[in-house]
Amino acid sequence: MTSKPNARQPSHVACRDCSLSSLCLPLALSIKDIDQLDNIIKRGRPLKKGEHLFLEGDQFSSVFAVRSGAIKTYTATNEGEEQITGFYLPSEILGLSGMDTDTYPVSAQAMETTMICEIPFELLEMLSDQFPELRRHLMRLMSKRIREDQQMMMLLSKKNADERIATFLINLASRFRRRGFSSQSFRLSMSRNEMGNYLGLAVETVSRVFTRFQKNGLISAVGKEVEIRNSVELCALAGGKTLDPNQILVTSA
Amino acid sequence: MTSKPNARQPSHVACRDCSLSSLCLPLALSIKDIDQLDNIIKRGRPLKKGEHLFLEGDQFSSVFAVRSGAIKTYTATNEGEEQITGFYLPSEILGLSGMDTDTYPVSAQAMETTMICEIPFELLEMLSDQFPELRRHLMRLMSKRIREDQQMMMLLSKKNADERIATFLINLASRFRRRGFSSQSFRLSMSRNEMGNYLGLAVETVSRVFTRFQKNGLISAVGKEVEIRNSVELCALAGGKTLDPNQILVTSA
DNA sequence: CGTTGCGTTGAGACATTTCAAAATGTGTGG
DNA sequence: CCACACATTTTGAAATGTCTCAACGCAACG
Repeated sequence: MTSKPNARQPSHVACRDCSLSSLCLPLALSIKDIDQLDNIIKRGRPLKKGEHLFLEGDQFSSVFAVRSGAIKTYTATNEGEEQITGFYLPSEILGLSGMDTDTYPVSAQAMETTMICEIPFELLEMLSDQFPELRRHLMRLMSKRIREDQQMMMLLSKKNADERIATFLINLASRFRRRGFSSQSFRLSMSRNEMGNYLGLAVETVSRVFTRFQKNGLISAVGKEVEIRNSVELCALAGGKTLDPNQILVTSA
Repeated sequence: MTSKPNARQPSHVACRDCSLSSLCLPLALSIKDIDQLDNIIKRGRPLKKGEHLFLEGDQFSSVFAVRSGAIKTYTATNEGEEQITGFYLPSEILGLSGMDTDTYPVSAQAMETTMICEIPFELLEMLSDQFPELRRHLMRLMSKRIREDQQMMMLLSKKNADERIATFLINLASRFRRRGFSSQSFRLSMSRNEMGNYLGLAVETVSRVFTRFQKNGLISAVGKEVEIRNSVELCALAGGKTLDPNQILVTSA
């Protein structure tokens, strides 16, 4: 093991030395070009749990990459409640949905202590003009996001509570896996409330499904710690289409 | 009146002469550059109702602009039912969500006789390299789409049947309005079934809401013909956040 | 004139929400 | 380290909105 994904990283790590570079924006650039990206990236102090990265309505200026920790984005419903629109894990990019407006359409808040790389959009656009590959990567990111949102719409309009939560857990597992963490056992950074909010379910329903899943041996959960005990069943519940090939948890020898 | 938006257009209209150019891709280009876009655009024969523009899994090659008529996109759920992911009216662009994959993630089908402009993606990318404005416009399109999808997710997770249908009707009205059609009175190109499918409701529920809305004087509907009789109430039901400024139907003197 | 597709209407079933309360967890100041 | 306040999670019972199933009406069509 040359790198521990969960090790705390100093805030001044360069892109070229960042363990996430293969998952993050730099993947679009060749080694020597990465340094140019590196130069425009701002690395702020860590955000504490509950701190905001930006607020809905703030002047749009940057996109962000999560380095460690976790971020949620949310917007206010007509009745003033919060509606969570996404959870972001290390290496994931947020802020792109504000691109065509002058303000962010959502607020972004740290769910735990979180480190962030900030990329001023104007500079990113300039760099995009220079590197077609970076540009295409950005396009791909957005296109991927559109497809993911459509999966989410499918979940919200066709799936029942069990299927929603199974899908959510499998999705999280695969994202952890991709970053070198265990996909069998992990810690949720969001509360039951936030999970329910995101999935269009009442807190109580989330809780009930969790207990039911435990009774049926699908998972075991203590607080925010979750272990997937029967990934085959859980995937089946989630429905094949939500898994992409590298999400498949090893089931055969 | 110099142009009738609903007049049938010959299939060889150039972008520069198209009445939709101010809503469509060309808006990103200066007059003389439009001709370049024009050169790469393919204009096929009209699609008849039910014909497919592309199928889920087809090789991704082009994005499309609707010239007249209407298109729906859909994907298959795990159980093999169809899940409609969007409706496209004249001047709207579809196919962008396939950009980062080699195949289209959805199928696209004509809901009525429809004319299409096809833009080969490879050529569009080349043109993008040449015109930063076009590139930014494409980005904006995708970013807009992401925000719209998020509105949709909000609808699906927080709104009841009445609110969903009100939102849907107001949204359609505003889109018709933008293209110079009446926003008070229009013809739905989709069936009750398709509407319910899209909104995550059973057909019967759609039907019931329609009759209730008529009893309450919000709308009047005969088959697919809809007239909005109380746009204030309907907007209120839909919830302010789904309207952008130019969607506001005139209510004051 | 029967057939077919689509829309409407009614009655009962069902999943999830809502409301209420208890149980558990977490943080804070003494 | 304890005690207390407060937030989160869990559990139960009743309420509710939407779905499902079934029947019927209506228009288009061969």
